[in-house]
Amino acid sequence: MELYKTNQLKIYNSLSKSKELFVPIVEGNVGMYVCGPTVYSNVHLGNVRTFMSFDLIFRYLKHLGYKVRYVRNITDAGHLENDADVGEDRIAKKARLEQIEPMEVVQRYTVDFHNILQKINNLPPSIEPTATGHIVEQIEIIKDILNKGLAYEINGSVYFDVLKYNETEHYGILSGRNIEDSIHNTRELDGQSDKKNPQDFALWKKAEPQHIMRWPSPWSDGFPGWHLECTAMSTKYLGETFDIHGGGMDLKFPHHECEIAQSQVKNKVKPVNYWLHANMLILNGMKMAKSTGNYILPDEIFTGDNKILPKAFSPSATRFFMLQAHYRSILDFTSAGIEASEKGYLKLMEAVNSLSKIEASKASSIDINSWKQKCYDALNDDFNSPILIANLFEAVKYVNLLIDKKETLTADDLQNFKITINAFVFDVLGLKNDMQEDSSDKLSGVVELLITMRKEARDNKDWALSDKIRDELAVLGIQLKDGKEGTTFSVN
RNA sequence: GGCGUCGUGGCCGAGUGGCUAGGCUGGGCUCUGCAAAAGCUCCUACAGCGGUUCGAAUCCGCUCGAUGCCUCCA
Repeated sequence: MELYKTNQLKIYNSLSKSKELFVPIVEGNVGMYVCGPTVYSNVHLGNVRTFMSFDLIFRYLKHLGYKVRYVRNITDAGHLENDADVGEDRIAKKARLEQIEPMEVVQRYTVDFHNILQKINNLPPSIEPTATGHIVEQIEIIKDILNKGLAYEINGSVYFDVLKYNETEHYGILSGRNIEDSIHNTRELDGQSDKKNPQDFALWKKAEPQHIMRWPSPWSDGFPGWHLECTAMSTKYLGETFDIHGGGMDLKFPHHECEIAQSQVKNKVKPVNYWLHANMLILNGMKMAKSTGNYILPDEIFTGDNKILPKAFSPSATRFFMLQAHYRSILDFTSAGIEASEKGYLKLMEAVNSLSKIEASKASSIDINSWKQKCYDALNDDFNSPILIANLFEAVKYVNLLIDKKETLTADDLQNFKITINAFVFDVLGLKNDMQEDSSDKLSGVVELLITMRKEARDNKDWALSDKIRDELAVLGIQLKDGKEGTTFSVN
């Protein structure tokens, strides 16, 4: 029987601001849409955190036995530099600066994006559609909204009429805003605008003559507004109403608010049942920003080539660091923080590697099922990975006690224990075992030989020789561990 | 200015109206030839001030502080 039938998954819904029992529209199936990156520069660590958070959610839903269709777009056009009629999207701007074709920019940073997410061990989404591949769909939606009288055309551009929409619907339902407030509090924007009201947002923008990325439409040669692509693609692949929509906290307003408005007008139904928002990653207590230099790229962490960290940290250690915080909490990336996480991660992996050393007994002194239930309870409570990890460290202690024969498990319980640990560590948390790669048979044969020689030296009280073996192996990154049942080793 | 979020022990980070988070670090003990590893154990907590309550770090109010959005942003 599928696990979802016995697990009560609760999800925090940004729309209701409360945890709700998760019930998908179609039993056993989940449709999930997550706003992807704008591919105009390298992904930074904050992006990675968001996508990793939704990777955890994707993985757990799959683990529970759901058939998940996970759609995450690539924004490769139509993303306005700002909303004040500058008339140039950021992809095109970057292309001009670098003297290359816009699609070359898109290609370069899409590849970078995929590389980083692969290193961090994110699963690829089920569908990864691009904005430029869905221009036709977007134009159709604009036509529909125009026909319904909730958009207007001015000088070849089309804008969504937020005030009119607000007469019958609540624009601000997700972000907790009232349109009346924002009318009085909108800051002055530079440049002139065709918009009737500052709150209105672009559905279609007429391209200036020098603008390279352009498509024909009934209104002008131009490009779609940013908010529209997500509506077009989520509707196309997941339906008019789907289960989960995710994205970074900063997209709540205006992006997701605009999506809701567009969908409500087009389809007359609420587009999403559960809105999920991942919180921000900050660096040394401050917002990450290129302009201030408070900034680090994922690859700079993996290579150690940066001014913030004393050494390199593996993608797995980085992932583990981020999983130790809940996805809805702000996470502060610091050198001390990731160093502590790396040690914990290595400790966890060492325990996983030691599972094979446990021998079964006739009786169990540990209640594995109740421990296992605590792991599920953690994730069922709005994907609480920090609590899951705390429970996994409980398991680490069990592993060490079992190896020392201070606790016992029956063969069945032991099997259950191993399967559960592996499932949570590798399938759900998506960690990779950095400690396994070097443990080839040949290497372990050599180390075992040295361990035997050291034991002989110790038996002869030749401490100089035994310490020499131990210390020089340590220099090579091989640590010897003397236990009651003899000496074992681990490779770093 | 408006709308939010948050303020937990040396650090990072969970959580709950009364009962252990967990990791890292530091101290002690056991084990050990010595160490390491492992196990056991200890320490300074819930920004401040009021209020609700038998009882609040957990609910409410105010103050202070941090941070996000309001303009592209994961």
